[in-house]
Order: sequence, then structure tokens, then C-alpha cells
Amino acid sequence: MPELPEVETIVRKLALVLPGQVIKKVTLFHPKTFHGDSTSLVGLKVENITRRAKIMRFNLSDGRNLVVHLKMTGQLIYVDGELRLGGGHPTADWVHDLPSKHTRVMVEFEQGKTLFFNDQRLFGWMKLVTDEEVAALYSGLGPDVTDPALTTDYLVEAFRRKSVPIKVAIMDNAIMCGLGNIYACDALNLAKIHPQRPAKSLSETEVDRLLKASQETLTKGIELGGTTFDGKYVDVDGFAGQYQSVVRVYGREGKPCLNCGHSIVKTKLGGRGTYFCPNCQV
DNA sequence: GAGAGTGTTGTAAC
DNA sequence: GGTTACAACACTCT
Repeated sequence: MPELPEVETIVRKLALVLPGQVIKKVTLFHPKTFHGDSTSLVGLKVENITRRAKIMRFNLSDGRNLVVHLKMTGQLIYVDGELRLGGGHPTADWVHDLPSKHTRVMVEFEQGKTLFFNDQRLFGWMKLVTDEEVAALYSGLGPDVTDPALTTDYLVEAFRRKSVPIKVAIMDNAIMCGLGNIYACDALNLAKIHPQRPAKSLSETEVDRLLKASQETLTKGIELGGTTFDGKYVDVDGFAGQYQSVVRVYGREGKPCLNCGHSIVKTKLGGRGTYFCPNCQV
């Protein structure tokens, strides 16, 4: 289930192999997943691939865009003849057996490669849209955590009138994009800030610490290829991410805090499981 | 069978 | 209008 580092990992890998390839055939296994006329993709070339927040955008040779959101359970798997993009062995056995029962869309290219969109819960989507529609999708999104435009000053201003818990605020895409539940919990632990604090109660120093912790957490997530729990996320090669091996608090209820050794506690905040250290996160 | 799950959006109530 | 809680999306796993 992808967050920003997972999406970034997928985009980086696809950007190495997909540009220049021409779509030969598109097969829909579930109509709900694809919005638009999938048959009009045939014959189009993929020009390049970019990302904004957790939305992937494939620029196509007719000027339109294929945009993809994986939501909770989506996966994009790129398969060449032997399923060996990265040269190693995929972590997940099931990638040898595609399309699977969770495959919703299959895109075949003239060069013999195939891109599979798997999505267990059917929340994810693919849309064929114009540049204007892309702009509409992007409108209302705050800067990415990885965006230099995201500054301490900007966040101080954004938090100034917000009485929502800071964890809810940093997961609000209108304020900033890229921190999902796992990384939001970890960034707050790294910054030693209690997730329940009203956003406006943070001092400038704390906001600065939180921003740096957020950037550091996401950067590490990207370096490690994202997070895989229960084999649910794999990158385009079928490889699992490695962030879960260094995760600070998420899923570590009862285990020692990496800052102070106190037991990690789980609560619920904004409807989401929230892990934190009640000793050092204040 | 109940509950929870890494995302996002919409609704109703205050 | 801001805020908050909750449901919904649809499915699998514990």
C-alpha cells in the first residue's frame, strides 16, 4: 500500500524503461478502475513519467496523460519476457503469475513488455485526461515534502489557525503532500512531537524540526525503496521495500522507542492507527 | 464473525 | 466558515 516513497520508487524505475515504448493493447479486467476510453491508448507512445503527491502521470504522444493513483492497495508491475528488470529475483512469488485475480488493467507494449495494474480493494484508478484535467487534479494540493517550496515559514503560516491535531495537519494534502500514516507517525517521533498537539500550538522551532524530520523520514523511505508489510507493496520489479526494517514507531506497539527506550503506544487519531512514544514526544 | 488495514473524499452536525 | 467525526469505497487477513 503505497505512500510517497513507494510511488517515487515506482516512478523512478518506470522512467528508466517506459519512455519511447508504444502501447499495443489495453485489457480491462475491472471497468471501475479505468476512467475514459482505454482503446484510444493504442498506438500512443509514452513520452515521460512524473509524480505529484501520490499521483503518477504518464505523458502520451497525443498530448494527453494517463494518470494513476494507487490508493491503498494498488500496484504497478512492469514485466519483460523474463520478469527481470532489476536483474535480481522478485521478492514476491505471485509476480510470476500475472495477470492475477487482482489485476485490473493490463497494458501491453509493442516492444513485448507489459505493465500490470493490480488493486485488491478497487480504490485506485487510472484516468486518461487532458493537461487541463491534470491541472484540476493537482489544484488544491500543497507542496510536496520533497519540494524546496515547502519552507518552515510556509508551514508556520499554514498551521497558525489550525486547531486540528498536528498529525492530521501534516497528512492534509491541502497543506503538504507526501506524508502518509506510516511516515507521519515516524516523522513525529523523530521530531519528538506529540501527534495530538494542536497544529497551531507548535513553536517555530518545533515546526522547523518537524519539517526536517519529515524530509529525512521520506528521504530514507525513498532510499530504501518504500515500505512493505505482508508483501502488500512491491515495486515495479516485484521487489519489496526495506523501510519497515528501520521503521521508528509504526506497527511497533509495546516495543522500545528509538529515542528514549520507553514503550511505544498505539492510539487512534483522525480515524487512523497512530503510534507514538508518550515519554519523549511532547 | 468482528475489526483493522500504508488513501482520499464527501457528508452531516456542531 | 471552520472543525470534527464518521461513512464510504471493496476486499483480505487476523
